Amino acid sequence: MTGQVRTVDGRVAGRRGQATRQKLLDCLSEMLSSSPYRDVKVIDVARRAGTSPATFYQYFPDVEGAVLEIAEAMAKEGAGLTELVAGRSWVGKAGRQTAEDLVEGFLTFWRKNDAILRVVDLGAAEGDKRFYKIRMKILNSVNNSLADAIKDLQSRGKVDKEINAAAVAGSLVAMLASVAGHQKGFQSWGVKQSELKPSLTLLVHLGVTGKKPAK
Amino acid sequence: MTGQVRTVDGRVAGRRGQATRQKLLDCLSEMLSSSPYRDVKVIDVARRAGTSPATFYQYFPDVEGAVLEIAEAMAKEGAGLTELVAGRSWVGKAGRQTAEDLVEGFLTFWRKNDAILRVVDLGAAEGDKRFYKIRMKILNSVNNSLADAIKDLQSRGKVDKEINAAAVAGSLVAMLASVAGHQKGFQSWGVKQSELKPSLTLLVHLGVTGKKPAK
DNA sequence: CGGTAAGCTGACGGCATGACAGGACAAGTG
DNA sequence: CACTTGTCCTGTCATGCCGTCAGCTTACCG
Repeated sequence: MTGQVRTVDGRVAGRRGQATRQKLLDCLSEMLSSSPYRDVKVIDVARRAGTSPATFYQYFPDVEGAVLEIAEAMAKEGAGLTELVAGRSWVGKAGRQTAEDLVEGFLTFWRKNDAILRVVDLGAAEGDKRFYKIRMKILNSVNNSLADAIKDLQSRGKVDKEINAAAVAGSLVAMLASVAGHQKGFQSWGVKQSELKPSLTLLVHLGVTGKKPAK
Repeated sequence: MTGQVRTVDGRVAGRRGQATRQKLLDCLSEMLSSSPYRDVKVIDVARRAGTSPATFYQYFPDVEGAVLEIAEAMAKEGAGLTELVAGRSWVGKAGRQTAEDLVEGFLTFWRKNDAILRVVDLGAAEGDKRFYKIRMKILNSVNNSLADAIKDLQSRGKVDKEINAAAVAGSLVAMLASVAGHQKGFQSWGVKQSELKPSLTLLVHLGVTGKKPAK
């Protein structure tokens, strides 16, 4: 329980304050979508929100702090990605469908939140634990479910026991995240969106089960 | 041939000038390793290089411009990654070795250049074509070779023809790049470095050939 | 209506940016 | 050795953003 929203100087934010705060977050979000992270300035965010820089600093310690806030909200939503994998079958036609749904859901989520996810990715890669934790929170939901699926298949003798479930699951999730983040990039390789999904589906299915998906 | 190195105002740089320029690039590199990209300031780079900000601006239009320079140099080196795949066998024991070498070489390269690669990745994800091109230059060398290998296997009937070679190769390369960039991150999932490589090797081999690698 | 706390902003010192002109320096020339 | 030439570096300056504070306005409550 975080309890109440507070300003930097300790006051509790009322209805109006929370609205302003939210507006700043929204404007920052838009800003991140339209200009490089490095060039996002407090003054621009404030201007766009129709307020002053001083107001921004009343609610957030700095740009990074506000970004963390946005990311946290997104992570909460992203935890729902678990359902794409948890409790689903990896056998036969159903297995193919599971892989397909996972890829589809993942790409959609990533595209929807690409701007903020870019920044989270950078922060995590730079070693910032706070960003790191958020990235984990999102990927973990899928990663753990995938690892469980692999372990389950292992216990039933359908997959080599010497395989490290967590490592394979993590690599697959990293693949999904990376491809999702550079979706546009694939076009330069002459790969269209529509061709990307089947390939990812194939790789995910192969990675989890060791076998090609059923038609 | 770019010909001569030039300053921002058009003069050709002599020996001393090039040394200063290089020193600035080196210091910027160190800076990127030790502090977040967003916080790297021209004045800090200049101070570290024992010179003044004005000197920096004589050789580079801004921080981004200098970063591009460093990235370009790295890309040249990275083009050598082709040799990890080109002309190598994907059959039997040799195939396993190919996958292993590819993973090893890739991870090593990435770790060596992680700071600059982070920035390139961000720039590319943000849609900056210049960064994009550099990222391509590095990944292309591996990607094309991988795609060729898959096509070759397809033509010999060893892999399904309906698979899109470029898409699969691209996804595998993206996976390698992403895992390499978040190597530390896997530790939080309880995955050690030593366990990561076999898993990646497995996935790469599976992706290319559709079969598990031979022991 | 007066008190209190929330909400906002103008203004300010500090620092980074980016441009310029001019000084320092090395190398070649007579 | 003085002089010239072209490279190289820096002092300085206008501009603009950062981050903070005091103080003003607004909303709520008894």
